[in-house]
Formats: sequence, structure tokens, C-alpha cells
Amino acid sequence: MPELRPGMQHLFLRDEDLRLGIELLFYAYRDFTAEPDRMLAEIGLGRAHHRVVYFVGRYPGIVVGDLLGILRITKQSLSRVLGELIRKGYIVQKRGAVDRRQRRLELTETGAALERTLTENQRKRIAAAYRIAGAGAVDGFRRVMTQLIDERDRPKVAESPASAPPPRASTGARRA
Amino acid sequence: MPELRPGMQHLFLRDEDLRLGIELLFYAYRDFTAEPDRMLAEIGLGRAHHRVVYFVGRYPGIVVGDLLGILRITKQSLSRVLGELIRKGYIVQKRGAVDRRQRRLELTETGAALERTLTENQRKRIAAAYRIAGAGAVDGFRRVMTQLIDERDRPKVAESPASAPPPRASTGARRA
DNA sequence: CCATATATGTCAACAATCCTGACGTATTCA
DNA sequence: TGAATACGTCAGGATTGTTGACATATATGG
Repeated sequence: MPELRPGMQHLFLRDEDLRLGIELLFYAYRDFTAEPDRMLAEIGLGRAHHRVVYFVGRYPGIVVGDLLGILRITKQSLSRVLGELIRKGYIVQKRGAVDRRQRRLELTETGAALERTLTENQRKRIAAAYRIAGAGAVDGFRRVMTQLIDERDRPKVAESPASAPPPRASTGARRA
Repeated sequence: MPELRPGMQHLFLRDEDLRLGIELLFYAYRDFTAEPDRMLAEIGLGRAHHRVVYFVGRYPGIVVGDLLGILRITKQSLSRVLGELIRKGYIVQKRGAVDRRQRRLELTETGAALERTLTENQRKRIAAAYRIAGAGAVDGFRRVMTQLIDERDRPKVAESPASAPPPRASTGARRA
């Protein structure tokens, strides 16, 4: 359990405060995804493709099972999206060297370019928000957002270094 | 333009900082919606129904056009979801008193109960995150999240009072 | 070495959510 | 009275997700 921070004991939460939190999540996510969605639509892809390209770029060499654990979808769902990305030349699979059952996923040059283009707007949006809100607010934002994530996944997300190993599937019950 | 906050000039944003922001949004939203989604699935409804029930509860008497402006979907999409909610007795329509073309939406008793049940988990999650993160962090969270929202919608979201008038459709270009 | 578990892929059918385009009706307003 | 507005509806299609069943290759423990 994280220790309670100063101010916690005075934190009286009105219904209205909680509603605002819910709505901030809704509106922020809505606007955060709108731009990439528009760009994806132009090349015949969808949001699901963005997520896959993003996380493969984030964890080069990630194996299929771990990607499933992050996305929380079934392998059949991932299969369609991943297959399209491979056929269109955005992602390549390489057999695992130590465990040859694994298919390690990597972005191609084209895939990396696509990822950068898609995420560009999101980076800008975050950067602008951080700059306007200030460093202190950024810290608070991170603290609250982290607590909103399921406890068992918080450590994975905190591991910021890009060179960090892909988050292992941990104990999460795998889907059908 | 909001004035720059102290600390802003020292805010050096590494690529990693931005990526963490992106991922926090993804994971938090994923986990924030998972529970209500499971409950909805049991009664044969989906996330779209939750959104409608939520905002009708939030702005009793909201008209269809304003709801479309919040959800940013087409009227054809809303029509199906809203129709189901009406048929199943969660929402009622009332003709506008001043403008009789309008259909003002309200939750029934059952609808209000459904909304409470669905949102219960989200409220708890937010409350827990706020308490652990502390009052200062909550303020930072709100500042950053607000900046992530499209500029023209920020005022609507800030109007916290439940008794506030439903946000007018403003200038937002209406969809097809 | 063999039985079992794991990692991945695939076929099939289906459901939810969203989209575009085209009309239709009632009501308001200049 | 004619145009604009608020809302609804029919039709067809795309994306993303689901369940269930089955197949292959590889790893692993006894």
C-alpha cells in the first residue's frame, strides 16, 4: 500500500468532484484519440492498429502473449489486426532465439514512420498540457492516473525507460 | 491563453515523459471502463449505453442535439442506442415546452438506478485514487486533464455544478 | 523419451459500435 | 410562406470485439 500523502485526511470528496473526474477521463480520451483516428481512417486502418503499432514500437521484440496482456483483447481479435499490419509491411515477426515458439514483433522502417506520425499529435497535446499546467501539476497528474490503473499493472507502467524489458504477462488471467 | 504557471520554464520534456503520458491515458481508460463494461454485458448493453445514461443523468432534460455534441457520434449511431434505452424503460422523452421540436431526455427511476450501479465502480476508483494521491495531486490531475481537452470544450467541463444547464452545442461542426 | 503444457495461429459465426448517404416530418423563424 | 432547425429512419458497410473449436510447433518435467 502506498503511504497516504499529506492533505489526504482533509480530502472531502463531494459527488461533484467524482463526477468531474469521470468526465475529465471521458473528454480527454475522446479528444486524445480523435486526431490519430482521422489519420488512420485515411489509410484504411483503425484505432486498434494504432495501439498495436504503438506498443510494438514501445517494446521492440515483444511477444504476442505480452501484447495480448497489455491490450486485454483475445488473440483472435489481435490476430486480424496484427495480420493486416504484417501484410501491409508495418510489422515483422522473428522467431524467438531462446524459445522458438515465440514470435517477436518489431516495427519496420515504414511501421516506425507510421507510429511517429500517429503519435505526433498526441505527444504535442501532452507536451502543451504539461507546459501550461506546470511541473507540479504533471506530478499530480501522474500520481492520480497511476492510481486509476489496476494495481497489478502499475509497476509495468512505471517502468518508464524505453529500454525496459516488455512487461511480462504476470498473473493476469489470460482470455479465452 | 492561460498564464504560464511557475516551473513551466524549467519543464524539460523528454520523449519518455510524453510516452508515459500516452500510456497512462491508455491504461487508466482501459481499467476505468472494464468494470462497467462487464456489468453492461450481463444485461445485454454496451459502453455506448453507459455514456448515454451517464450524460442524461448528468444533464436531465438534455436535448438530443446537445448529447450528440458531447458524444461526438452521428445521430444514426445515437438513435439505435437511445432507442434501446427508451424501449427498455431507462429513459423517457418529453417534448420541449418552449421549442416543441426538441426531445428532452430524462432517466426513469430504473434508468437512474442503472446509472448509479454502473458509475459506482468508477466513483470508487476515482475516490481511492484521489485519497491516495492527495489534494495537491488532484489539483494537478485536473489541470493537466483539462488541457488535454479540446479548447472549445474546456468551459463546458469546468461547469461542475450538477444544476448547470446542459452544455450548448456551441460552434462545434455537427456531423453528417 | 514421452506426456503435458505453452505459444501461437486459424476457421467460423456473431455482436456492438460506428460510419456515410438519402429522405421524411414537425416546428420555428425571418 | 419559405428556409432553417430538431429529430427520426431506412439501407448498407467497416471496424473491433466476442466465443468456441481445433491445429502446429516447441518446451519441459518426470
